[in-house]
Amino acid sequence: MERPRKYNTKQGEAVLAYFDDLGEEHATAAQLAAHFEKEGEPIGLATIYRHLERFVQSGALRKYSIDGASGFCYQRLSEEQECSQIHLKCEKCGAVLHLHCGVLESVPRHVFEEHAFQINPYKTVFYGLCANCRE
Amino acid sequence: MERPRKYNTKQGEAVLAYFDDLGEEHATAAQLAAHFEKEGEPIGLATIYRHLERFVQSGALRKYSIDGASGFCYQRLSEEQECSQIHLKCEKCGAVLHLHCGVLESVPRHVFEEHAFQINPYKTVFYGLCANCRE
DNA sequence: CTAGTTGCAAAGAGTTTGCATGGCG
DNA sequence: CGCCATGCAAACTCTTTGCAACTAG
Repeated sequence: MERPRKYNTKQGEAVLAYFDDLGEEHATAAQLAAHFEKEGEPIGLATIYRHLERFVQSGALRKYSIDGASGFCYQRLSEEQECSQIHLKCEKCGAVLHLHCGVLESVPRHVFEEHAFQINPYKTVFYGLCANCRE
Repeated sequence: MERPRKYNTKQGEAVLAYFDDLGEEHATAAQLAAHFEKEGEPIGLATIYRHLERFVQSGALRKYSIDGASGFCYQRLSEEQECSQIHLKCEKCGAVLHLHCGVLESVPRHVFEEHAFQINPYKTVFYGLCANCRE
């Protein structure tokens, strides 16, 4: 396990800045390394992994994997994504959709009242394919 | 479903039989290897991976990974699980509820038609607390 | 100056492939 | 018997760790 972050280094800031630019997109460690290399400011893979791990533990990033694919994906976590409603997550591109929809928002209440099942909105996610990835 | 498999071998049958016993539980390649070793009928890891891959392609198994964990998990797909309905799983007792409910069954279609998101019913599960565990 | 951080290289963990042998049909 | 399947080991991919050099505070 890594220690907490004490110093601000340009490498750490570059990693987080990259995810800020990505928005809801995800990236892999290898993609980060390739990006920084192309920018003329290469960062060692080990350093990238160390920063990713720290940001995951501090809550700034989320680490997950896509079915059938090898390697991990990392994605910036914004406060908006942490709210208590059910999300749709694309299994291919990793995007998390945040719908404001009366039908979906009524599902937890329906399930509770009619089926005596209390849904945990933090853990419940609809997996599938978003419009872009379905093509 | 087709079977790329030409011969019936005891190894292939043992792999599938193991998943039949598991029910909805998942297992990793390493767990299979350990299991067969303990049974006194060890199967090579490479052979296990080859069978897993075939069963995935024939539709008998599902391959996926768990967020943050390394390695793949495999799970038996039964006909019951292949129906296009979403399940409720209790986070406490692990029970999986198969509700026949018009509201829930209409959710995937609604999400697809109104939000252009194609839900994957194999992976999508509502997590929460069932009536018994809620008390 | 001191302790946290970096980068390289080497080690690990998990999965896939090459090849000679064994076994189903 | 002809092939496919098996098992071993080596190759691969992705991630983590050891360690000396470096640098932020």
